[in-house]
Amino acid sequence: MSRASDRAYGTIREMIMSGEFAPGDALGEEALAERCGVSRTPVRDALRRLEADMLITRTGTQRSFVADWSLDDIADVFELRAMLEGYAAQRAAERMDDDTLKALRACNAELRKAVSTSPPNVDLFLERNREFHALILESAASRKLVALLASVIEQPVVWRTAHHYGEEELRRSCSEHDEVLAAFARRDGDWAEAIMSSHIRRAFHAYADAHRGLTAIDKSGRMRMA
Amino acid sequence: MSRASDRAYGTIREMIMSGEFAPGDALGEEALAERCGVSRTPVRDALRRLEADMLITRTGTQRSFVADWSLDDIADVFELRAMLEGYAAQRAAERMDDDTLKALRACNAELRKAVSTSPPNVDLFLERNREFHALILESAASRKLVALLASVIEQPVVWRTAHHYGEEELRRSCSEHDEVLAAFARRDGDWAEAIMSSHIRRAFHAYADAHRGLTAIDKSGRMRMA
DNA sequence: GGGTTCCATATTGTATACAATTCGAGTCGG
DNA sequence: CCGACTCGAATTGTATACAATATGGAACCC
Repeated sequence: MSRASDRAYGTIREMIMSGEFAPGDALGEEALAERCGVSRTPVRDALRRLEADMLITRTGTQRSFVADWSLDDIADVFELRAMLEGYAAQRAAERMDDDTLKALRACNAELRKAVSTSPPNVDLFLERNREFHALILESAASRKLVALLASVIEQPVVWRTAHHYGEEELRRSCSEHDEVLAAFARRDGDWAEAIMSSHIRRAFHAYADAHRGLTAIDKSGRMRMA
Repeated sequence: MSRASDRAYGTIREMIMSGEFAPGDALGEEALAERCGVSRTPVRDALRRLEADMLITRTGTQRSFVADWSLDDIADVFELRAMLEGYAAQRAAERMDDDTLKALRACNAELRKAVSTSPPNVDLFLERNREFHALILESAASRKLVALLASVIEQPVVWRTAHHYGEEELRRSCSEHDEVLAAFARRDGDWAEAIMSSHIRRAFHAYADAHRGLTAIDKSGRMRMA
């Protein structure tokens, strides 16, 4: 898309992701426009996209605020992701061709490489991991599924805390990917669905455990994301 | 939201739904603005929303076209809807309170009333049916699920063809709703999920059968929506 | 003190003008 | 006849000005 609108989107998104804006903070169009060096018009576009991403919420009068997520909300998103990615894996298994399978194997090999160093290269891991899941999603061949998962997959919270994964968790992820590949090789949709769903669920609990250790949860059940 | 932007959204949506614009038609902002009696600014807002609804698609250079749906695409959407509504029903069953259950029973009673006349009052049926499913979705208490289902639930194709349901299908829908309610009354999440999922799947096949009888499918596998 | 009304201010909605880009027809050369 | 190129027309992107509306606090009444 266009330059200014994209820059606004990226800039605001980054500010939210990095925690520069805390959940609940008000986001005025004028202020954002100045901060991004563009006019309000592309900012409004960006805000619409960010709303779709659920990174911001809007009041009845269209005022924007940084979304805040309760632990329940986060669990919720992971649950949906587990379901949708499981479904994607099932469809992918039924449609898998040998070329894609080879590509997935290569991708997971690189994942292993990222983990084998010490300390592990987490950024590379995340990039390859994203690629792995993207390949599967593509193989699922469902336009709507792509749209749904896109809105669920890149959540701010998850993104920021992936760095807290331990080496053991990273390694286990690779093993689970292997099992997904085995299911693909046998075109076993149910197996692929089950293992993928469980893969995502484990990721959530790893996240929740790590996060519980790092941040306090106040009496209302909300946790600080910053 | 604001008046002009809403009017643009509603007007364009209606034009697509009614078939005034055929799938594949180009939608210029200027032309739409004039047709809606507003300027391009609110039209651009509306187009963004319609894109999220997947009622229109956009090229790499942001030109807009009325989306066209293959039979596979439609099957796809129903499959996702079956999964998501099944999940919603499961969560709803686990959280169901007596007041909501009573409201659902009343709602289904009205559904029956809409069917009992001859000819059946299809508009009333659709309205109450929407209410029934909305109540369940609300009880599921998942913000993200609401967002996902919203983008899947009101598809143009489905909406327009619901009128083709036969009296027998309408009656069966009520019975299936009864079974969902029975599952709710027992707080049996798995049962609720299974019956709801099957409810949606049956709706799809009823739609597909009715539609196959009414419209031709050309050699590319695409079907006319108008 | 608690609540209400009112108004200045801030914020969002819309229209319009203009810049940047894209599309496609027509042309030229092979 | 086909393909690459060019340029005018059409379309989208952005900035800005102004209108409409919401917000928050001060003044006010009970």
